[in-house]
Amino acid sequence: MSSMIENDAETPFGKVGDKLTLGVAARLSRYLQVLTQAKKMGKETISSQELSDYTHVNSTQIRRDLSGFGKFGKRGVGYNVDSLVSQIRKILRTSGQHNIALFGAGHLGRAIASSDIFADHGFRVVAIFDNDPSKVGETVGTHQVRQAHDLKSIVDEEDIVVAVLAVPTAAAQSLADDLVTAGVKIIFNYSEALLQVPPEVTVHTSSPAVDLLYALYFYLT
Amino acid sequence: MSSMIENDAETPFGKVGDKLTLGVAARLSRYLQVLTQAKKMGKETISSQELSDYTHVNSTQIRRDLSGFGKFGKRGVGYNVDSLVSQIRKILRTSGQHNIALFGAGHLGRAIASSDIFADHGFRVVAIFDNDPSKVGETVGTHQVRQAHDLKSIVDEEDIVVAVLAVPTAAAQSLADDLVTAGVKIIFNYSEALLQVPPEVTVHTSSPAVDLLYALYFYLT
DNA sequence: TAGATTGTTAATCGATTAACAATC
DNA sequence: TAGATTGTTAATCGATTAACAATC
Repeated sequence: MSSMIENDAETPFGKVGDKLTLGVAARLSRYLQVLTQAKKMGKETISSQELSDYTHVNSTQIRRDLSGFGKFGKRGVGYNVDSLVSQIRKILRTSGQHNIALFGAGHLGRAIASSDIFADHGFRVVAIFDNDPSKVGETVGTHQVRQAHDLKSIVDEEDIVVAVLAVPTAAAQSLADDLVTAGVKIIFNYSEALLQVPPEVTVHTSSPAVDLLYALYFYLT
Repeated sequence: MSSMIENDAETPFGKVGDKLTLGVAARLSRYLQVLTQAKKMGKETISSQELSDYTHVNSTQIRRDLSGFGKFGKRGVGYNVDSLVSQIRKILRTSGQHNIALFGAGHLGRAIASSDIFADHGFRVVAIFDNDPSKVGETVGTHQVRQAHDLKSIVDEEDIVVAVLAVPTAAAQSLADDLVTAGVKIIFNYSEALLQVPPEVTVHTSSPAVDLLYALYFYLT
C-alpha cells in the first residue's frame, strides 16, 4: 500500500535524501502543467512521447523521473492523466489548497484575478489589495479591493503563504518589506524591481521577456 | 578587435560547436534580466555574488559562464553592468530590435502593452489584435486595436517574429493555426490551451502557477 | 497475436562546486 | 598595502540518452 520509496543506503536518482533535486522538482511541475491542460481538454491517457512533445523534455527522462516514484504507467497504453496528476501532486506535496494575496488591482491584477491559472493548481486568491483610494471598494472577481494596511493580521487570519505583486515597480520594494514583516514566505513578483528580502523568503520574478530571448536564441541559430 | 571566441579542436565549456547549450543560454538570459533591472536602478557595477543572490545560480558558475566568452570582469571590483549587458546580448545574438504582434486586448493584453518588460529587452509591440468588434478601433498604448484578418501580409510587412497570445483558451488553437500559416515562428502562449504546432514553430506557454508550485515545494520541505 | 509503450540498464556527457592563485 | 573579487583548475556529481526486454 505504500506509495513511498524506501530510502536504501543508496540515494535514488533525482533525490537527495528526502528532497527532490531542483531539476526533478522543476520537471515534475512542468508535467503537471501539461497534464492539467490535457485533463481540461478531455484527454484520459497520455504517453511519455506526447508529454515530451509538449514539455520538450526527453521521453526517456520523463519515464525515468516518474518510475522513480512508482509504476504509474501501463505498457502499450501510457499514463492515466487523472491518476498521474494526483501522483505528482502527492510527490510535490502540493495536493492541498494554498492561499494567495494579490496586490495591485490594475490590468494585470484583474487579469490574474479572473484567470484559472492559479485556481487550477490549488491556489486560491483570498484577498486583493490596492493603495489607490479610487480602486478600494471596487469589486474584482468575487473580491472587494482592500487597502493594504494591517497586513500581518490578514496574513495570519487567512493563512496566506504566497503574495503576488502586480504593482508598479516603484511600490514593490516597500510592499515586499511589509510582506516580509507580515510573515509571507513566497513572493511572486510581476514588477520590474530587484527585490531585497531575507534568505528565508523566496522571490520569484516573472520574466516573459527573458523566456522570449531564450526562445529567440534558438530560432536565430 | 574580435569579440568572437576561436573554435579550437576542443569544444569549449557550455557550447556545442557554434551553439550554446540549453543551460548556458537559459542562464545568460537570466543574468540579462537581473542586469537590466540593476541598470534601471542605477547600479554601475555588480559582483558574481550579487548576481548569484538574485538568480540563485552559484557564483562560481556565473563567473565560469561569463569567462567562457571573455574577461568581462575586474578583479576586486566586479562586472560593469552596462558593458556586461551588451556582451551578453552579443552572445545571445539578440542585440537588435524584434517585432511582436499582440493578440487579445483584454486586461492581460493591455497590461502587456503598457508594460516595459518586453521593450526593455528589445521587443517592440507593433500591432494589437482582437476579434471582438467592440474593441476594434480602441486605442491601447500607442496602437489601435485591429481585427486579425489577412495576418500573412501584416506579418510580412511588419517583420513579425513573435506572436503573444493573450486570448481566451477556446480561441487559441485556431489563432495558432493562422499564425503558423502566416509564418510566425515563435508563439508566446498566455492561454491555457495545449497548442499543436509543426516542429519548426516554438511554443512557450506561460505558467506562473507552475513556478509557484515549484517554489512552494522547497518552502514545504 | 501484433503493435505500442513502459520501466530500466549502462554508458556518456555536461553541470556543479570548492579552492585558490592572480590581480584590481 | 590590504581587501575584495575574478578567472581557472580539478574533482565530483547529476542529467541525459540510446537501447531493449518486459508486458499491456
